[in-house]
Amino acid sequence: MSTAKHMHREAIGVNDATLHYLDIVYRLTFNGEAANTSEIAKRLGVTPSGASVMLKRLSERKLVQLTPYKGATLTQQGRRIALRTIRRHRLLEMFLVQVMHFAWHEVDEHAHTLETSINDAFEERMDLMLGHPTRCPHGHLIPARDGTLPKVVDVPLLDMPIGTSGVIRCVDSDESDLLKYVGEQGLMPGTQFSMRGIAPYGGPVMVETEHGILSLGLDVAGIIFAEII
Amino acid sequence: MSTAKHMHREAIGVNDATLHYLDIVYRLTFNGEAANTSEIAKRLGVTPSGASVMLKRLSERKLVQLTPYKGATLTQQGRRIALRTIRRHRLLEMFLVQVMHFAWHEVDEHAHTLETSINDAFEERMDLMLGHPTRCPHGHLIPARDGTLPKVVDVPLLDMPIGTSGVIRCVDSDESDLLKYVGEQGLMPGTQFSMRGIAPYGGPVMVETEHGILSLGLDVAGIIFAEII
DNA sequence: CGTAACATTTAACCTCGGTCAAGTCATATC
DNA sequence: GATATGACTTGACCGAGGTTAAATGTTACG
Repeated sequence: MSTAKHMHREAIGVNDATLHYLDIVYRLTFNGEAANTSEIAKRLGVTPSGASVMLKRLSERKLVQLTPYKGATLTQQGRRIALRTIRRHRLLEMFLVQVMHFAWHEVDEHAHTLETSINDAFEERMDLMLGHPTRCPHGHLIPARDGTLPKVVDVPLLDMPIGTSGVIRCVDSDESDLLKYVGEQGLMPGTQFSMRGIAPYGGPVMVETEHGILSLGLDVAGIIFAEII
Repeated sequence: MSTAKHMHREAIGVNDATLHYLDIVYRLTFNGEAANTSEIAKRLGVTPSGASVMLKRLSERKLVQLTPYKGATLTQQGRRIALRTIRRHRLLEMFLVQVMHFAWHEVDEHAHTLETSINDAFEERMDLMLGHPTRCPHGHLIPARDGTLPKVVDVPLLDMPIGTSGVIRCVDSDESDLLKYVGEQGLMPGTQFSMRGIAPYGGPVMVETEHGILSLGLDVAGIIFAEII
């Protein structure tokens, strides 16, 4: 495939595979820890040996910082590229939902295959059509063109004191089924709610929305982040 | 790249390169003649030797019918796949123009890189949003999902008798600059005109539209096809 | 502390879609 | 009808991104 029209990629000679590796490493290192090989491999649907070799190549190209047997983090350069891909991914998700009316649980996989194919003009056009959105349909932040992220701190639902009210800002999962379920409960970015209680021993989390009181399993509650109001 | 979500591709295990070869072969054999290796190579930006090897592989996979030293045509199977890709290409062009407001001379290259990345759902959604269009922005016919093409015969502008009137139906070029120029003259599908004359010895073609009389070089006139009214 | 269990890397190999150089075929010309 | 010319194919090779099997590092645990 020609890369001549993909400025973002052409500038550094990056291809699909590289972009997907950087993307995964970015997400796995978001918490500050190095990403381990097997996890990367698993997410890419590749054997650990394959991932190991590829990571070594990426480290030779100064896109990741690799400590053998320990894990990988992104270099400055790698992070720049990853953020650009993530920007495209999230703009695409937004586009697929807002413009093409796909459901929010369908768009991740779609966006994934498209994120390495679109070019600068397409990216900018989406951004424009969507009014420069700052979050994707699930509430993840959309990096700016220059790789900067808005400074926002969403608080985990599970950390919210009982009695407080909030607005859902992010539902952090890429499992389509889970997202579908959560959406069906009316829990999406923008939904207002108040925290009613958390039962001990993995018991359900009780949350009140305009539709009534919901009791959520920890797996569900754990992916929800909110802004306290 | 995973192909699990690309039913059209997955069904037969086809990848980007294959799709692009079939696409080109389809276009080069549209006139009934076999496509020759060097032309295919040129259009794909590849050496003739590379194309030769690839064509052999495609013929082993029964996607093209290859007569060594003579040329290639598509098999039934190959044509089916090619038409599907072309459907996506033309729907994408339409989408890029109608929904994303790109100019008609910008969309071919865009559509080309996207045509192998989108999946069935995306294809169908575009089709729906666009109201099941039968032609792309340049007027080429959009094959149906099953590979059938509307039966329409556009007459070459150059074959139109002097004095006849018509509506432009297709501007058949993939050269961005040329399309841009033609568009600036107001000559696009839908434009009404009447034929004024063709000067001999490669002289210009005179055509009258609502904006006045235009004189067109043969290169320009040669890519215009119309319906006589 | 030695070792079992597991994660990671390396080695040898594969396929795909290319390249270049050399050889082969088809044809136009004299 | 021999031959020059250009199109086409073949052969040897390459790089990317994989695979499996074997080797090696790390860690937990009795």
